[in-house]
This record gives sequence, structure tokens and C-alpha cells, in this order.
Amino acid sequence: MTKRFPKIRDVAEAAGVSTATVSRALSAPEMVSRDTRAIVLKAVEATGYRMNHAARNLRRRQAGGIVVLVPNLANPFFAQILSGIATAMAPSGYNVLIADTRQADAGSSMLDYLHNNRADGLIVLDAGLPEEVLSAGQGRAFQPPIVFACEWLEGDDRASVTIDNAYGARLAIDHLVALGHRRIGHVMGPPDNILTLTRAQGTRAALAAHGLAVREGWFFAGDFSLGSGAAAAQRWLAMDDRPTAVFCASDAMAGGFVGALHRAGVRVPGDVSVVGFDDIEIAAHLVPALTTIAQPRRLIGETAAQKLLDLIRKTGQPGGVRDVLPVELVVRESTGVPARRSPR
Amino acid sequence: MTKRFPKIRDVAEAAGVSTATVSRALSAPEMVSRDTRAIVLKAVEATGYRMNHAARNLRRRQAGGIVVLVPNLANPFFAQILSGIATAMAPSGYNVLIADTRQADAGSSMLDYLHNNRADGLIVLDAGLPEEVLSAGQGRAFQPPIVFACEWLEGDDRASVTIDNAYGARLAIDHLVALGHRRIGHVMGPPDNILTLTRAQGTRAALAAHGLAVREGWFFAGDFSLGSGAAAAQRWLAMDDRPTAVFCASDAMAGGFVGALHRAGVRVPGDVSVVGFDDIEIAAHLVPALTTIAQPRRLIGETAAQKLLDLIRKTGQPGGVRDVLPVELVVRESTGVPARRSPR
DNA sequence: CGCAACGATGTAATCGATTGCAAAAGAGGA
DNA sequence: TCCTCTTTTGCAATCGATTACATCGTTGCG
Repeated sequence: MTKRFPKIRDVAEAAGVSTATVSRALSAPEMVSRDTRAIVLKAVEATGYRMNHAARNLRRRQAGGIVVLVPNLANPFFAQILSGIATAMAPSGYNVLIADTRQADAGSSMLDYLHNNRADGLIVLDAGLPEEVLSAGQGRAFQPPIVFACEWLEGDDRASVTIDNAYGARLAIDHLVALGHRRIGHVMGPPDNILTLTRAQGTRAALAAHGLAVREGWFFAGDFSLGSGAAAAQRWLAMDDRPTAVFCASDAMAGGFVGALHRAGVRVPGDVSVVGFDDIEIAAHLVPALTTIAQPRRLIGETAAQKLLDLIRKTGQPGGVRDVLPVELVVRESTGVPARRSPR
Repeated sequence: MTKRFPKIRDVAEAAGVSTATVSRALSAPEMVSRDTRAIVLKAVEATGYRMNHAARNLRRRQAGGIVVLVPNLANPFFAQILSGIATAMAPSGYNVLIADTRQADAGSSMLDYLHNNRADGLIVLDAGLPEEVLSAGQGRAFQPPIVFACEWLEGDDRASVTIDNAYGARLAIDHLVALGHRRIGHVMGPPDNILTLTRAQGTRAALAAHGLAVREGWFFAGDFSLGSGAAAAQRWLAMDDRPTAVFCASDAMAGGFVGALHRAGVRVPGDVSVVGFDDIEIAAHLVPALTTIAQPRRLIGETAAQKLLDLIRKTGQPGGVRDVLPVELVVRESTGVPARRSPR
């Protein structure tokens, strides 16, 4: 910001009107007569004027942007969601700020975002943030509207855009049972995560509904990552009494699981069937192509963004509306009828 | 922004000093005596004061943020880079804005970002933007510092952080040749992309250096995506005279290529060896695990961010420094000695 | 003892756009 | 022609923090 930009006053002079008129011609065209509007627009063109957002935001007492809190930016799962958010936000003129909640200085800067004037609203993709951050500003400070996406806070009535995780789990289990599996395991996400909980609970419920055993030993710990899927595979390999099918709470874990199994000489779906969750793009291209529960990631992002805009503009529902988007089973190659007998 | 926040004046009153002193105590502590500083800090605490960024930015004539121009946010390749950028930017206090350059309203809003006061600098991951956008503002307007990352503009001397793509290609080809391959193909990225060009050119050069044929029919069109890799596989399958090894310009394409081949009954590396490029996280977990050229994505992001900060602060080199980060070959399972004879 | 120099603080102008209020300009209507 | 009502415009205050410049003590040194 070294040279001088034309400011609104320059445009006003060029057009022979007042700054107020220029301002109105640009942000409330209907308040200005057709003729002056044309003159002003021409002057804007001629001077190359561009509005100064800092000034507008100061005067309007707003931030001019929203922030998206992502648990781990490096995780490609969020890419599609972010894209959806960006798409939906583009026409609004709001900036989209991105912050990684698991970063070094997370604590303080998160508060900074939340507390005031850095953002007019936020989309939270990480319900695992410290309570005091998410519920901050209840006291003296003002808290901007929040929309949770993917994850949410139990017992909290703020707006959210999620999927029915238990139903997704049920689809996976039903599919496996229909294929003839009776011995079904589950690779879980990180502990305490709401998605982990609901998917695991959904799995348990579906198993029970089919009158199948729920063996705790077949519930493998994981954290949604590729590596944790591979680690679960090692534990599966070390078992005497293995499940013939495994439902993984994320495609990444399913990929890691299948890969590690393959390297140990176990075939999918020949020896064990695997179902993933998410339907990330590569799922269809894996070897074998992954059977999975598809969730509409881009739509989740777009919906969350739209919801946030409504909240900011105070249009639409007063708040607290929880959208639940549909999931569906996508059958590919990684599931099949169970082997005559468990290998080994 | 409905309720009233404590402003600097409130803090000043609470502390019994002037607003100037409060401002200095907060952003230039050394200008204020130890005692007053303590008093001010206490008053800040007591009032719950948080600075208004819009006001500061207006006064300082800056934007308070940088923007990252991403060609396709949904592409997970960029996730790691964004993460690196976010990490490096966090301590600076600059906001990180993200914009998808292939979005609907791209043209106009990109200009908006570039031209002024929306950003103090930008990191461009898409050198394919229209010239008039990237070179905009040379005339009357001021253009903020730019750092190119991954991609760059040929003949442009602005700062950039890249890798040696030709060398990466050479590593891949050398590896294949060392395994005994003489018939080597290449799946390319999108036309006119600088990465496509340099990698293809590097491939040609390496091939020539080994005295091997450069057959145009073995250079498959692609666009870095999974689908285009799978499409290339179809073309490979339809050939009479196939290469025994294929170097793909991205891991995504390699994944798509291998997957499609597998579904057609062709084995990797038994029937054909495949090398990727990028070393995305899943590469190590694929079946077969992908041999690839690793590039330090997170480091690219961090370096670009640091460079941009230097440019903004006018520290460091005056500008135009081009960093080239190292790449390396990672040998996994997708490459092996060529089959005795080409299948079919 | 007196003056220069320095450090700490306060005063007030400033950044650039928006908007409440008032004045001016039309538009009808009697 | 005069008056009321509506639409367009302009004036000037305002948003909240920063910072150039001025002020007021202090300290140091000749």
C-alpha cells in the first residue's frame, strides 16, 4: 500500500457529485437517479476506483469475512467442503478465511477470531475445540453466528449441517449382512469425536438389529488417517478369531487397511470385505475399488455457507436449525460374500 | 456486530491514560514505561478489550491479510500446501484468505483481490490465470507483492517457490531405465501448464540422454486428475505397441492409471511399471504402493508464505528470488523389471 | 546552576467510506 | 400560482485505532 489509490472523493470530483452520491450509486443503486448513476459509473471507470474494504468495514461495524475452522487443513477430506464453502460465499462478497485449529498458537488466535471483528460468522468443522472457545463471548463480548458442519456439539442447539452417521453405519452393516457376513468388525475414528461415537453406535445398533454379536475386540481404535487404518490391519492380522468383514469409519482408514492387508497377502474381498465411509474421489479408483458410504461433501460446504449467510443477514429461520443431508451406499469391489472359512 | 465492544478509549479511561498510550502499550511496548504498560495491560484485561482490525487496517493503510489463489480447492494436492502456508502465516497475524480461481465469478473477484486493499500480498498457485489478472495494476493502481508457488510464469522475474520438475522427470526415467525398461511412456498434465511442459520436456531429455526413443504416441494427454489417468490407461490398453513403463505427471493420474489397468486384468508392476509424481500421502498405501517423485508440499507452502512476509515487510532480498526445493525418488512397489515380452 | 537531550505521555489529525438529517428539486393537485 | 409530498442530493458526523508533533519532567554534563 504505497502509492495513493483513487478514493471515493476523487470519483466524486470527477463526476461532479458528492461522496455520498458515489457511495450510494455503488452500494444502493436504486437510491440514485438513472442519470447520476451512469455518470458516477463512468467516473469510477475513469479513475480506476476500487473501494477500500477496511474503511467500509469500520464504518459498518463488520468484519467483511467469515472464518472456517478446520481441524486439519492437510486432510484432503476437507478440500471438497472448503470448495463448496468458497463457491457459496463467492457471490456474497465475504472473504473466506481459513484457520487450522490444530496449529501451534491455536488457542489464542481462535479466540481472536471468535471474539470480535475478525469475522462476521464462522463455520466450525471441528467440534473438538475447547468448550471455552466455542462458547466464548457469552459474557460481555458479542459472539458472531456459528454454523457447525460435519461435526457438532451434543446438546447444543446452534445451527449445523451434518449427515446421519448412524444411518450410514446401518447401510454399511446391512450391506455386509446381506452378503452373508455374520462376523463384522469396525475401525473407529479418534476417541471422543462425535462422528466416531455415532458411527460406532450406529454399527452396534445395526449389528444388534440383525441379531449379531457385538464383539468389543472387533472394534479397532483409529483416528481417520491412512496410517491408523494400516495399524488396525496389523491388529486384525494378529487375531485368532477374525471378523470376515470390516466397516471403516473413513475411506482413508479403509485404504490403509486394505493396503496393509494386501501387503500381508490377504485378499480383499476374497478373504475379508471392507467398507469405507466418505466416498472420497480416489475410492472408485483404488484396487479393489472401495465400497463406501457416500456423503455429499461439497453440498455440506455449500449448505453450511448459505446457512451462515442467512444467519448473518438475519433472514431465514431464527437459528438453531439442524440440516441433515443424505448419505448413500456405493457398492464397488471391496465387498463380497464371506470366504467359506476365515483364513488361517 | 450488534452490541458495543470496549474500544481503546474505554481502556484508556480505565487505565487513566490517553488512547495513544494504550495503543503504544499494545503494539510497541518498548515505547512505554514498564509501570504504565502494566497498568494498561490490567485495564485491557479488565475491560475485555479486543482491537478492531478494520480500524487499524484503515489507519495503517493495509489489508491485514494475504490471499492464496488456488486453481482447484477441491484438489487434495493443495491441502498440504495450504496447511504449510497457514502454519507459516499464523504468527504474523495476517489473515489467510483462500480463493478458488476456477470459480464462477473468478475474473472480477480475482481482480478485486489483486488490485488493492483486500490483500497485502498473494500467493499464486495457478500460473494459468489470465495475464491481465496477474500483471494487473501496473498502470495506475498499486500491485501487492506476489509469490508464485509450484507453478510460475515463464520469463517473469517475480518471486517463486518451485521444484525442479525436469530433474524429477529425470529421476523417474533413470529409475525405470536402471530397471531395464527401454520402452517408456508418459502421462501428461493439462496442456499449456508449466508443470506439464517441464515434466514432459524433462522426460524427453532423460529419454534422449539414455539413447531411447521418444515416441509421441507414448505421450498420453491428461490433466492431473484420477479420471484422466484412468482414461490414459484405456488408451494404453488399446495400443498394439505398448511401453513397458509409464511415468505419470501426478500421483492422482498414476492411481487412476493403475486402477484402470488392474480392472482390465493388467498387473503392476508385473506387466507394466508405473511411476507417479508428488508423493501424496496415499501413495504409500496404494496397491501396489506407488513409486513416485516426492515433492515437499508443506515446505513449499511454508517457504512461499515466509517469502511473501519478507516481501511485504521489505526485509530480505529486494524480490524476484526464485527458490527451487528438492525432489526425490521414492521407490515402492509399482515399478519392477520389465516383463519378458509386452503382454498381448 | 543552567541548558541540552532524552524519555514518557498527551493532543488531535487522519485513514476512507457510510449514513442520518436536511436541503433542493421535481411532481402533482387544487 | 401556490402548497404538499416524494425523490435526489449534499453536508458533516462517525466508525476506532494510529501516529506526527507538542509538552512536560528528568537526567547529565559542563
